[in-house]
Amino acid sequence: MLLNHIANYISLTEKEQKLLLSKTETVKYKAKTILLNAGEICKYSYFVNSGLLRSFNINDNIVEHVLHFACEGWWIGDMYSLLSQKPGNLFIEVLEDSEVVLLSKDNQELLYDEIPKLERFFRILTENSLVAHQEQLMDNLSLSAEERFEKFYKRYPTLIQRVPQKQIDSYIGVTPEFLSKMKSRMLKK
Amino acid sequence: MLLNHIANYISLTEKEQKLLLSKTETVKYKAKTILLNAGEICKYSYFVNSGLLRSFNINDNIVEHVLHFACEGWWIGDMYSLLSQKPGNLFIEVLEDSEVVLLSKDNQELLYDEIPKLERFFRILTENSLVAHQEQLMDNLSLSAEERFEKFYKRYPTLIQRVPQKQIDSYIGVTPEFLSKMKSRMLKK
DNA sequence: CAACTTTCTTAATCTACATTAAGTGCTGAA
DNA sequence: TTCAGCACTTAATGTAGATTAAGAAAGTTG
Repeated sequence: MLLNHIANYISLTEKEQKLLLSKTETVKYKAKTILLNAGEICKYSYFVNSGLLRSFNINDNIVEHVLHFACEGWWIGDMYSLLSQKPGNLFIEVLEDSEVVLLSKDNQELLYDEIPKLERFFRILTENSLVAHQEQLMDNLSLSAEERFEKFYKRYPTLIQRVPQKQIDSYIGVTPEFLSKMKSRMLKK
Repeated sequence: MLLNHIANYISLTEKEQKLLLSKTETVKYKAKTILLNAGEICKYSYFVNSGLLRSFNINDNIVEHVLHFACEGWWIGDMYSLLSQKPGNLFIEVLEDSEVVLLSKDNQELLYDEIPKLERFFRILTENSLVAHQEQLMDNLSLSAEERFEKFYKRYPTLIQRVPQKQIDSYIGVTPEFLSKMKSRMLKK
């Protein structure tokens, strides 16, 4: 869970670990719970101990677009809203019954001062996330829908089992009908 | 330049400012200089004092895709390669005669230890960049080419003047022909 | 379990954008 | 000054992927 995850990047003393945990809250949620609605201000970073969450927005009150899936060991949140403390336009939804660690923005900043090493931890985390986003941007510019699907399939084979197809097509940016067509095309090979 | 830019986020003592500058190198480049080739390992973060740079990749040795423009007061680099110290696939090119501050990865990490506040500075910088990338990802999923062009036009009006059109269409993800068509369509209104 | 809702599939048609091709204007080197 | 080369435009044609529609599976609820 959280401490193991952090230990991959920096080492904390036992005391620091306790302090950190005392500033978080661990909660279990049922599938389909909405943790954040568009228009609200995001108060927490969410770390997934177990289960599966997603963030998405809704376009013109009609079309959903998935920005991010987060399963065990991943963080999720509405970064824009969290940082600016303005209303965001992301929803955060629990897809499977999950255990989630909540870290409020205030506590996060408090921890930066108490345990400066955490500043490094989150910097590295953000850097890695940025690299992933840059790659995805370039992929969206240069790859076809079929290539994006294959890449997703190879990179997150477990997600394919766990997530409804309609959310995968919304993530890679095609309609359900087209994803369905691609799938049957690929199976014929 | 660099120190003013940093002062927007954290405050450094005079001594720290001097130390910081002593670990950087300021260089003037002519337009069309290539600072980094795909396949090379990125050694520096580049801060633009004046002028204009871009990062891009080349797909199958044919099609260019612009990831990022950087003018006065912006950073640029190949984040993936810089962090992993593996060969990247971005080019970095000088578009206008420019003055650029080079900060090597080694010196950057050295500075993190000497001036821990810088850790915060770069964390915030990376966070902001991440937010921008997330927005762009959602835009690519949900907006039409025309809407992306309008958005670019409103957000970076000065860039439109300074950058050849072919690089703008490569940035928003359309062919030069289509951008040309969109432009004339929009002028008719 | 039946009735309902939601997800997934198949197929016909449609459109935003790509591709190809040809032409215009500018810029810069010999 | 001329010619080669690059950036940009216009127009015809082509295609990846969207839209619409309708039925089949699967999940949900009383």
